[in-house]
This record gives sequence, C-alpha cells and structure tokens, in this order.
Amino acid sequence: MLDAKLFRNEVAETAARLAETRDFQLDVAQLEQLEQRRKELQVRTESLQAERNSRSKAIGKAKAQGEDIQPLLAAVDDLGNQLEQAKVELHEVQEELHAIISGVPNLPDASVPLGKDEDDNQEISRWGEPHQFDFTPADHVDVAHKLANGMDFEKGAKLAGARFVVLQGAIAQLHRALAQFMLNLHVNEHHYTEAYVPYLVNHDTLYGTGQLPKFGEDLFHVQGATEKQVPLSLIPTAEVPLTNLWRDEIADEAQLPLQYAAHTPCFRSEAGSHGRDTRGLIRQHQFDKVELVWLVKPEQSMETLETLTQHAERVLQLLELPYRKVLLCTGDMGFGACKTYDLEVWLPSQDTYREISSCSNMWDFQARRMQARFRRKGEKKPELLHTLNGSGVAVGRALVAVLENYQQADGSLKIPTVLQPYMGGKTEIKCI
RNA sequence: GGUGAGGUGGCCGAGAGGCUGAAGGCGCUCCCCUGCUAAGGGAGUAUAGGGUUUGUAGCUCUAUCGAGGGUUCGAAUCCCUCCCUCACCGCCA
Repeated sequence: MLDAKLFRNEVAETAARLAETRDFQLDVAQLEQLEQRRKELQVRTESLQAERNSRSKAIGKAKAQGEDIQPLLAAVDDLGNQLEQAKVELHEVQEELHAIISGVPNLPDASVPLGKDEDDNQEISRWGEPHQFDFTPADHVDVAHKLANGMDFEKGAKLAGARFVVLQGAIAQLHRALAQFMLNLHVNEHHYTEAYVPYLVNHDTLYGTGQLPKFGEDLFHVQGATEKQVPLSLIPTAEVPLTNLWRDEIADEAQLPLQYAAHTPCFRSEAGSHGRDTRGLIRQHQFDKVELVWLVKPEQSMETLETLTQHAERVLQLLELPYRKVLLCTGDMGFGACKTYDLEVWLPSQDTYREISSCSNMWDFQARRMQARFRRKGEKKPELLHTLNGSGVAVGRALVAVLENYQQADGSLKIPTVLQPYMGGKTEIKCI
C-alpha cells in the first residue's frame, strides 16, 4: 500500500506516475470526491463523539451529586441517532477509499527501466557458458523418465489432478538434496535464521504481503470442517509467513537487519495460465522453494536487494548452472515490488533461459499494510521497515535445470559436486 | 473433543457501568543529590487517525483494555459470537 498522503496531497502526480510506469489508471476525480466526503464525515463524526463524551461526563457528575438528570438526558436524545448515521456513512466512504488504495500497485524505483512487458526487461549479466551437447539434449521429463521413471505425472494426476507430480527414487532424493543444499548454504554461510512456518495462513497475513484482496484467485483456499472456523489459504510462497512474522510489531533498531530462510512447499492455483507450460515440472500447483526474506532499515533496502540477489546467484554458481540476471521493467514487476531482479537458468531443451528466482525490494509497501515497524535508538516515533524477498531458489525448477544440464549421452545423470554429499557420495544416477 | 481459568500499556498487575488512556510496581529516558560502588529525590515514558499548519513542531479532537457485534446518555467493566493462551481429562503423528 502506498502512503495515503500521496492520495491526499499529490493525487495528480501519483496518478501520472502510476499510469506511466504501471499502466494503472487511477480515477482521480472519484478519489478526490471520496476524500472530500471522508474529511467532512470524519470531522462531523468526531465532533459528535466529542459532544457525546462531554455530555455523558456531565450526566455522570450531576448524578453523583444527586441532581435531576432527566433534562440532561433529554438534551442528548437525538445525538445518538445523528452519531450513528454519521458513523455508518463515514465507514462506507472509508471502505470505498480503502478498497481503491489497497488495489494500487507499488511505485517503481527510479532505476527501473520503463517498459510494458518482459520484452522490455534489461539483461544485467550472464554467468556460465551453456554446455554444448554432442547429442540432442532431452527435456527434463524425458531425462527423468529414463532414470527409473523418477517423475510420474500420471500418478500425480491420479492422486490430485493436473499440474501435480510424484517424484520417486533418485529423483526424489535429488529434489531433497537440492533443498537441503540451498537451505544449508543460506543458513550457514549467508547467516539467515532458519524458520519453519505454517503452510496455511489467515487472511490478515495474506493481506499483509499483498495477496489479498486483489489476487485471491491465485491461491488455494481452505475452509475448515465447521463453518465457524476462520478461512485459511495455502501459502503461494514462504514470503507470506516469513514477512508477516513482523506484522503489528515494532523492532528495536539493534535487532536489524532481520533475515530469514525457509524451505516450504508453495501452492498456486495458476488460474489464468491454462495451456502455459503444461508439460513437465515448470508450472505446478505445488512446488518447493527455499525463500529468503529480509526486514531492514529504509536506507539499507537497495543495497540489501543486491546482497539478496547475490545469495540466490550463489546457489546457481555452486550448482554450476548457467544463468542470466535480468532487471524487470516497470510493467513486468509484481504488484508490491519497487525493484525486481529475476534469475533465469539455462534450459538446453528449450534453448533459452527460464526464471528460477525472483528477488524483490518491496520498499515500505508491505510494511505499511502490515504495520511492521522499527524504532531508531533515541527516537520516539516508529518508522516503517522495508521488506525484501527472493527465491533462493525454486527447488522444482532447480531440479529441472540439473536434469537438463547434467544429462549424459547414455541417459544417465551426473550429480553436481555440491550435491554429492547429500546423495550418499554418489557421482551419477544411472539410467535403467 | 470435554471441563475450568484467563487475555488490560515495553513487562508485571489493579480496576468490575461515569471523575480511568487506564492505580501501583518493574524497566527505560532526563534532571537533582551523593567523593567510588550501592542507594535516594523529582519529572517523563503507548499507538493510529483527523482538524489546524509551510511543517514528521505545537495545539486540539477521535479511536484503541484479544476481535467483532449488542445494551446504555455513557462500557476495560454488562450481554452475544468468535479467536487465542494456560491447566486437567480424552484422542492422536
């Protein structure tokens, strides 16, 4: 959520920036009108409340002194109704305003290139050379198939439906090895606090990171057995629980920066992506991810984005997977981000780079929604934190990348050196 | 799942329809006193929003005692629903 002051004092400028960068049309006239109504109603409501309070106090005093309070009660008679009505109207206007404002995306940082979609993204760097195969590289589905049928989409479909998978044997083990390796790297070498978090979260939590109210259809929602139970949703990323650890909290400056890492499954309904990446592991309803989250002082957030991204890059470097780093343009960034780097890993079967990590600085956008704050030493007023998150990295897609980049002519798979300790020292997975 | 007890400021803990944004204590900040250490005295110490304003200063108003509704001129206090915590019992990985 953007600062409400931007909508009060600089509506026109804000609308122009949103239109330019986000192709987002802010209805300025409507907003101004609502804002004016809000002001009137709030002033009216609060002065009525003030009057009621002082009159009630007077009644209390009169009563204590044994005076007749009937006339005082009569004088206050109509006040209740007026107040009631003003409150209802104020509430309506505030709801309307809130609905509009909470649906406005974050403003991009000045360093972000203007653009419409992914074609306008800016490549920052490349790492590693795509391996030259002396045979036609198979895609990960075929590679896995030859390895003891380690990736079974039919079983996944039988158990749950389309976009689910069952991994077995060495492939399942490799999947686990990847997650373990990543989490260990971040916790042991990059000093993240390891966290185990709920995979189901409530709506307040989802609102905090920006999934609600706008993106509810991207999630799986779970209704408890009884109607009274609060509705929960499966997390689409561990960013949600990790960032919300500090919802409605005020950190001491000395506690900062806070950095968390978690390995969790992620659940996405992928509504609206019918027909995209239907083959293979690329786009599933359920996938694992190691997520990195930072909460920092505002003046540190931009340099933290670089650090965070490097941590994700390190995973790919150690796995010796070629990748490129891309700075997303304004039009391709997520709702709450002010600056995002994507890491795209080389997939030989597709002869292209595919997203495997996305690292974003959310500025104070989520923190404002969450009221996640900190207090500087010696200062009275708490300030909003800045939040950042990044995948470090997506486990399923990392598995895809390893399968495709490490495949051998005979159908067997070399195991990346850094994963070998997690695979019982094995150096390859033989085909059957 | 059952029964019982609770959820009050940074923390502990009173209050049980009006003068309570909330006693008292602890902690913290500032000042004073004390030749060290210890102790003592005084003042201050929530958050959000609105109005005023060039102002994140000041002044002022409003809201907040787990959440949401209700009763009332007036609710931390009474009623209802939900959430959470603790204890014991049952069940369970």
